[in-house]
Amino acid sequence: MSDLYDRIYEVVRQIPAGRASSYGAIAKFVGSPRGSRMVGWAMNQSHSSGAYVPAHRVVNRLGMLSGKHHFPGENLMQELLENEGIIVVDDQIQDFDKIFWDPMKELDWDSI
DNA sequence: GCGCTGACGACAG
DNA sequence: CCTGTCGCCAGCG
Repeated sequence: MSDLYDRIYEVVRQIPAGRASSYGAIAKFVGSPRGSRMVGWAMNQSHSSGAYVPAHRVVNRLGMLSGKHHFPGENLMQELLENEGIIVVDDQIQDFDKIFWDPMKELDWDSI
């Protein structure tokens, strides 16, 4: 977990199924509070990290599926989320505040 | 080597 | 409250 991107991937990998987090929360946790765009870029390159990264569990702070167009197919991101029990209506996660997974609160580097 | 752009978000006006 | 601007940093023309 020395590299910034490695830390991003590592955190995203800790997101449990049925929960979702935001770019900003992850950016803040890895030490780049204003680097939310970098998290998005990291997700774009996540396939080259070597390990599986559940990028579909990362959305913007409003719970919108802003990155759905980067997944193959028409609605793969939404299907993956709904397959885990998350309700998505019109590219918007329902009850986002309830399923939101905050690394600052539910995770610490000791467990990684 | 420069400037624009991007899966975002905070802050100022 | 809503809109505009800036920060973040890497990739590409």
